[in-house]
Amino acid sequence: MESVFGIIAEPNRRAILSLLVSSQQSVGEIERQLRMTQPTVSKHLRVLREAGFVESTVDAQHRLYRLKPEPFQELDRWLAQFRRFWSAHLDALERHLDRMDQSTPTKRKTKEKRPRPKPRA
Amino acid sequence: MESVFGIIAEPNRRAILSLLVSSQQSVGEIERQLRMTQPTVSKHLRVLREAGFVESTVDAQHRLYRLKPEPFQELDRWLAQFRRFWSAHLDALERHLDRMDQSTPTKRKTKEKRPRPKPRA
DNA sequence: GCTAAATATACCTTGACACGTATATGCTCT
DNA sequence: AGAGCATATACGTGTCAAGGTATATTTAGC
Repeated sequence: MESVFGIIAEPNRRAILSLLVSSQQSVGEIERQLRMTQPTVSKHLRVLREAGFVESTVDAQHRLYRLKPEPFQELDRWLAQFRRFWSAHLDALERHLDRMDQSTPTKRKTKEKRPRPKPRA
Repeated sequence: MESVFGIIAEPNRRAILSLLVSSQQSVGEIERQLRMTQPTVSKHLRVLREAGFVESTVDAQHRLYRLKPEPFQELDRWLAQFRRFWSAHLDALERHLDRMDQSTPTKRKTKEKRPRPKPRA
């Protein structure tokens, strides 16, 4: 496995990661919400933990899992080299930034300054 | 396979995609630069093409492959839900935008307006 | 039309990995 | 200490995908 790309290739693992966005969860909670068997959840969590996607803390006999940022950064860095290729990339980025300022959507007048990639011949 | 995540899980495919960032390439050129056998290249290109990562045009008996944006957008959208988790995300985004205006680095005074995600407890 | 180059496909083998069932470990509470 | 819950691990099994070798297909140039 070893690569972050391989890790997120598995749909159940992506489901777990998405679930953990809202808040940290115990194994049992994940199991119930995602309708997976307990060993399946534990094994995926192990893979995710060893790859640095999640970390866990012990709460009595429960373990609470939560996201860690680094692998996502790595994915983002890889993706960065392709950003110039999606035509709407600036708009998407703007929309994304604006979504992140959930208040006062930034009026951005710099739009024209960013050259559109020319449609390749 | 079917999912974009599965597609990019394969290292040789990622190498091909990265190679195509610079410019479109023929199968033979890819083969030589990446030291893969020709059938391997062709098969990966087929997978990439069917997943929409690349498209090809015919140039005599050569086929020229180039990137297509959509799957990368999809990856980016998925990744977006995790952006709040990497601490330097705003700076990285800014740096990225600035890199993309390779001229006239946009002076962005909106920095304070974007709240840092609070470090989770 | 024939030959050679470029690319695609077929078939086979092999290895990785995801799942299920069973079991081990560890913690809590009485 | 013993019972019971939460989580982890072991083991066996099936599937799928990647690579290699061989071959088919297409095109150019003569």
